[in-house]
Amino acid sequence: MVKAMDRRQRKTREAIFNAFRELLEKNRYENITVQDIIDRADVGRSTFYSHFETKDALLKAICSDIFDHIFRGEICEYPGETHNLQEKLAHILWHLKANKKDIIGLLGCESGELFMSYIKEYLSELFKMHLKDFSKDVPQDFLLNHLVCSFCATLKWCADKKMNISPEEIARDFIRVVS
Amino acid sequence: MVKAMDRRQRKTREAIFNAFRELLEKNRYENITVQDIIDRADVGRSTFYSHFETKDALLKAICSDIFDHIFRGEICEYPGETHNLQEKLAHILWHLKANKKDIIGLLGCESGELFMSYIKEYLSELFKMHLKDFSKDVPQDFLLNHLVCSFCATLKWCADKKMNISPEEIARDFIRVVS
DNA sequence: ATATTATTGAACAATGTGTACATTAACATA
DNA sequence: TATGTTAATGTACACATTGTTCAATAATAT
Repeated sequence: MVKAMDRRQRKTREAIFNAFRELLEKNRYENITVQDIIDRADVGRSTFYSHFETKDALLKAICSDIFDHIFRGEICEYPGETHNLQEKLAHILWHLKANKKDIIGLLGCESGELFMSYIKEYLSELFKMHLKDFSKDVPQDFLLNHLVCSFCATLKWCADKKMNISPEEIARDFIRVVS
Repeated sequence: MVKAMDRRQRKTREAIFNAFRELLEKNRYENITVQDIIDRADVGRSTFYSHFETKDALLKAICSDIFDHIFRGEICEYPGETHNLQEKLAHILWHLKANKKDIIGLLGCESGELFMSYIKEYLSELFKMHLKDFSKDVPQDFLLNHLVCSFCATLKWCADKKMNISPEEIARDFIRVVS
C-alpha cells in the first residue's frame, strides 16, 4: 500500500545519504554542517529541508536504515545455523564486518551514540533470552546492563580496529570473559 | 612559584564554572551556548573569552579540575585501608558518590564522554596492575578493554541511578561478573 | 499533452561565535 | 593615600549556520 517514491525523490535521498556517510568517515557528526552535506550531495538547501526536518532527523533516518539492513535484512545470510549465544554474537559481528564501510563511520567516532542505542536495544533482547546461561549471583538488571554495555564496548573496539577481526574469536573471547 | 590569582579572576572563573555545572544538570553539553553560560554567570562576553578560548576549553578545564579533586585529592580520605581490586573499585565509587552533584551532571548525559575519558585512563592503569587476578584465556588487550569499558558502564549506570547505590555492593557485583 | 510534484536558487530573519577596543573598576604596592 | 597594573565591561562588528519562504523551472506520471 506504500506508494513508490518518485525517482527524483529517491535520487535526492540517496545523494544526501551518500554524502552524509562519506562525510561521517572523516568528520565527527557535530562538525558536519547542512551546508557540507548539500554541497557534497549537490542538492539545493530547500530540497534538503523538504526531505529532513533537521540534521538530527537525517542521522536518525540513516541509522534506522542501516540497522534494518544489517539486523533484519541480511542477518539470515550467515553461513550455518545459529543456536547458542556465542554463535549469535559471532553472527552479529560477521554482519557488521560485512558492512564495515558503513559501520566504521557510524561506530568509530562519537557520532555513534545514536546508532549504538539501536544496537543496544537489540542486544538487550538477545541477552535477556540467555540470562539463564549466566549463573552469577548478582541482580539481573545489573548483569544485563553489564553484558549489553561490554559487548557494545567490544563492537567499538572492533570498529577501531577497522573490523579486521575474526568474529568467531571475538565472540569466543567475550563469552570466556563473562562466563 | 605559581602566582596567586587575582581575586577578580578567581571569582569570575568560579562564576563561570558554577554556571556551567548548573546548566549541565539540565541540558546536554551541545545545547548549552556561551550566551547561556555568561547570562547565568553574569559576566561579560569578552570576559568569558579572556578566560577560555572556547566552550570546549571550558569543558576540558572543568573536567580536569573535578578529576583532580576526586581522584588525586580526597581519594585518601576513604575510611579504612585499601588493598585488593574490589576494595579499590568500591573506593572509587565511594568518592564519586560523595561528589554526586558534580558527577551526575558530567556522567549522566552524553556530555560525559570527555570526563569519562579521564576516568578511563585512570582505570586502565588500575586494571593493568591487577590483570594477573583474572586467569582468563583471552588476549590481554581485549581483557583490559573489557574491564575498563564495563566498569565505566557501571559508573554510568550508577550515575543514572543518581548515585543512590552501595559502593561496596556494586564493586562486589562487578568483580563477581568478571571473575 | 497536461496536470502534478520535486527541485532550484535566492533572499530572509534569527541565532550563535569569536574579536576588538575604549572605558571603568578593582587590585597590589610603596 | 596615591599610583601603576590588571581585569571586567559593554558595545559593536564580521562571520557562519540554521531553517523558512516563494516564485520559476524541470521531471514525472497518467
